[in-house]
Amino acid sequence: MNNNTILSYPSIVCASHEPAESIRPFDSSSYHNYSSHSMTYAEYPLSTSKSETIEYTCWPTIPTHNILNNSSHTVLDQVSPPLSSHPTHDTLGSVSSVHLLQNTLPTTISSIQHHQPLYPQPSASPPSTWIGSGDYQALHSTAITTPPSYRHYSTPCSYYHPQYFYDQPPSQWISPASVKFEPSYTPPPSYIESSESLSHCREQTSKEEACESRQQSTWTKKDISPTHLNPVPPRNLLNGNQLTFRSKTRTRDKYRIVYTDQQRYELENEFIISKYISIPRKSALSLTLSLSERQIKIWFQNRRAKERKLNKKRHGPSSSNQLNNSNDADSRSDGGLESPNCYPNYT
DNA sequence: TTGTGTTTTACGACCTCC
DNA sequence: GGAGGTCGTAAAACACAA
Repeated sequence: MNNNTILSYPSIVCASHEPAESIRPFDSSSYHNYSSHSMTYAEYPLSTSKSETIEYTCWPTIPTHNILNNSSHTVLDQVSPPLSSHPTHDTLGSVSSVHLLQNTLPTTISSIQHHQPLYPQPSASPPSTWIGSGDYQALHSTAITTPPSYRHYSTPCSYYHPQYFYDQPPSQWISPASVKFEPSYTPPPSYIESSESLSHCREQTSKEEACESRQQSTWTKKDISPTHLNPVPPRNLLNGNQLTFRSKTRTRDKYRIVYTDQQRYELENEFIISKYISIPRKSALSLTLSLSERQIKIWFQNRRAKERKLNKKRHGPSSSNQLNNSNDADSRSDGGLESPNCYPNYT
């Protein structure tokens, strides 16, 4: 791997609902895997796993950017906001101005402060198909090397701190430098897919989703390598080629796919906003992330399970109901452990 | 390089709700 | 009956130690 040219989407780590002060500064100058940082997950006294380490280090406690709030690609729910007094994606949508900046400068990442451009783009030809035609972009410019072994959940990333999503980059950011792209670099494809693709998604029924999911299951890791940065899996590659693997609904070729950092980032953002995704939000995310609604539903289910598991580890098995203690805006939804029935508009 | 442990997708079973 | 919930689990993907 060409280590002076690789750009990557922000690392996706587990969402934390810790108080803001729990976000710890990260002092390593390395962008390599967590073992090469000055402080590894094992060194965090409260951490019991890699993912927990990330929770303490870098995940924002309030919703920051969310693709569905992008002004140039507004996806509006047609339902009233939940009655919860806490902000949710719906309630935040109308007021949130948090989004990434438009930038015509070369996009780079600070290897010191772990700022990664959300959607890095070559300075020469920003892809016009990006959502908002460039509304997403790096917040600042620095030199970058992305380690070949870096893993999404293990990269401490202050980039996720809310301040890095606001309109003014922190003054402490280091001076810009040019970024180099591999010749093979491919800009992220548009979130707004072709009409054909979108109509396909819209027409999906729940049963059809399974079919789509199976088709996506043939998407191999090669397709989403960091070099390619392609968050949109190819579709319809194996029509009718579903084979019995272990269960009837898994392909022989691929047991599961790996979501791109971009997809995971958006899903995590949505999860921070609400542990239970509404149907309109699910539909919107399905379109924007090129995932089936079933995949998004299952992702949220798995994410809630992960949250419960982490909270169990952290607080003990008997404290699974103490998750409302966190004081962030989302604590009402309680790590996914509050019944979705509390949301009148859930369905 | 290999073995091991962890995390991530995806599913089935079973449940509740409408 | 269909939706989505949790729970448990399989297997791929991944990190890391030896």
